[in-house]
Amino acid sequence: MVRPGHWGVRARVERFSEPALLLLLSERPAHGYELLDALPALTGEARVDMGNLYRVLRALEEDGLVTSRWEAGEPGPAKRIYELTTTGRRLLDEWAAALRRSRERIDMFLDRFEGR
Amino acid sequence: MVRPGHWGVRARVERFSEPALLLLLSERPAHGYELLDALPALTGEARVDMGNLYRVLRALEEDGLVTSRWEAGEPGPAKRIYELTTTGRRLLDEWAAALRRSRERIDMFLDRFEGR
DNA sequence: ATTCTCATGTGTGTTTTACATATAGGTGGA
DNA sequence: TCCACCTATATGTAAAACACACATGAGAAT
Repeated sequence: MVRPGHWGVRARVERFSEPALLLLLSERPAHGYELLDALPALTGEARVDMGNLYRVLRALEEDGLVTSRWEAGEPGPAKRIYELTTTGRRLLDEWAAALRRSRERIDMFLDRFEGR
Repeated sequence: MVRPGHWGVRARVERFSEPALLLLLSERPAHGYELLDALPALTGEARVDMGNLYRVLRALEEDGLVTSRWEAGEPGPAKRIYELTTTGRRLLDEWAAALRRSRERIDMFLDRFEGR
């Protein structure tokens, strides 16, 4: 931490792109570029870094949370389609629970901030 | 990001110790060790690393967000007492606003997760 | 031909967090 | 007296998370 409060304060949730990816994939299988497009709607302003997105997707696959296959026969560049596994679905549930706890902590903070 | 989802999912807010410190100091001046003790109540399970805490405090001071003085005449080791400045108070306000936005994003995520 | 979008990736630096250790005053007990 | 322990402040460094830059290639449009 070089100079706290020096750059804009954003209060982002750590690794939020991970649950966001899992949630999108829980709705339907998709490829990376598609997810990159859909992520900002979920994460707010926070755009996900392209490079890191693909790394996260492969890491998720290594952990058996998603599976992938190359989409054949379509026009344009080849697409790697990702699909959520049941393990991945369980991790998404864990993230949701953790986010609820996180929200409670934020509420506590704001309540105390507002002087109650 | 080495292996996402491999360790416990905690959904922490980035640099949350910073607004927590500012909030505590907005209530009353305090020294580092005292803040270290009071922080877990604000941040939930997240304990703040001692070493980093003192670094954050000095960084906050460099930015003019807090001031410090050595407490004289007390028994025990010398204490450096920190106090919030008006600039620091403004940063706390910014953090509160950012945390409200963060909470909204979490709400949106959870709403979508719950299938609405 | 070259420019553009779609699509998947690697390389590397910066920021943030975690873990370990150092120093020192004071207290209580063997 | 020596030792363990608590208070208090601080540095060193590794690991994790994030940001920025660039590489590669298919296909479509100009």
